[in-house]
Amino acid sequence: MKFNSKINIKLTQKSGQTSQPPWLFKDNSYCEVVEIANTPLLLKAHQEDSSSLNVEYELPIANFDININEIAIEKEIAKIFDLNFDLDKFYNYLSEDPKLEPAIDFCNGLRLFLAKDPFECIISSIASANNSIARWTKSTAKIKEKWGIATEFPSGTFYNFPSPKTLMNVYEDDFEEYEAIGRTMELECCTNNLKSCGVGYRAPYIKRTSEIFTLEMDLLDILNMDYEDAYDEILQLPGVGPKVADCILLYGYGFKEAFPSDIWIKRIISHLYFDNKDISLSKVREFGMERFGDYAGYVQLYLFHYARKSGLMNKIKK
DNA sequence: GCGCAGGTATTGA
DNA sequence: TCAATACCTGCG
Repeated sequence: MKFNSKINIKLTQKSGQTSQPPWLFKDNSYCEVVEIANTPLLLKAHQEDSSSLNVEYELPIANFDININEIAIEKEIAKIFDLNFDLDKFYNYLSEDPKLEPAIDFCNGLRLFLAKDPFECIISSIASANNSIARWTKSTAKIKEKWGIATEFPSGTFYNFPSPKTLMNVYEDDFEEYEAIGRTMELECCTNNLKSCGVGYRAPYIKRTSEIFTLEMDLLDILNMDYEDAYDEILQLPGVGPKVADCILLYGYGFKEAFPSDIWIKRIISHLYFDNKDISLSKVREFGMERFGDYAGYVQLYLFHYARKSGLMNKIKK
């Protein structure tokens, strides 16, 4: 199926959004399993030109004869890559502000990469705190491969992200695993635990958050809240502070009025709007939401990429 | 070898 | 409310 929207799929995949790790690049396509109408499908997204996106899908080998409503698939793809967002209108908006205008060329075709599974986004966002993009994306991928459910497709085996219930019961570290299996393996060989995914001290946060979404909170309830209530709710989770909460709301649930404020955003906002004066992260967040309104999330996404790739930040990096 | 990663939790004024 | 500090760990 073909989508006639301007997008740069590679940029959207590689821009380091916390929603999920980049999809596997294979056969010149970005591939990932996505659950649609309770059936796992393998989506394969590729593009020939910047003004459209082509997506093929594969059925699981085990249910090859199943009948899937293609409209539902199209809707899901449009949602994940935010294809109904009017980029030209957004670029007009950016061009009205000389501070933002340069970001257009750096980020042309960059779209929100919305989580296919909000829980995956929550865990990957927690893993991203005080961490490098390379490391948390690897961690999230490892969690999938260790505890996700495998589905066989003609193009290979793919794993979904485990459920909160599954993740709340995994071992936290090698020692806990070692004791639990009655020391029947060498300690060094115990890798069926969270810390072996490289999440470090965030392991207990991840387990506790999984428990909360199993026993106390419903992932989908967040969707029915307004932004402020959702923010307060998500902020309760362990390992979730202001920045991670906004990432979850933006990339996991599509609240575009969120303005995740991290060190990069702080530096560039300070540089562009506050004459390089040092301002607190909470002021940056307030400023972003106030000034950019419903575009706050997109402006954050564009400024973050612009800040890292333009070389501007090397200059103003304290 | 050493410092840094898209911050958060904790503590103490 | 706000500043100071510790924190897993892989990569440069």
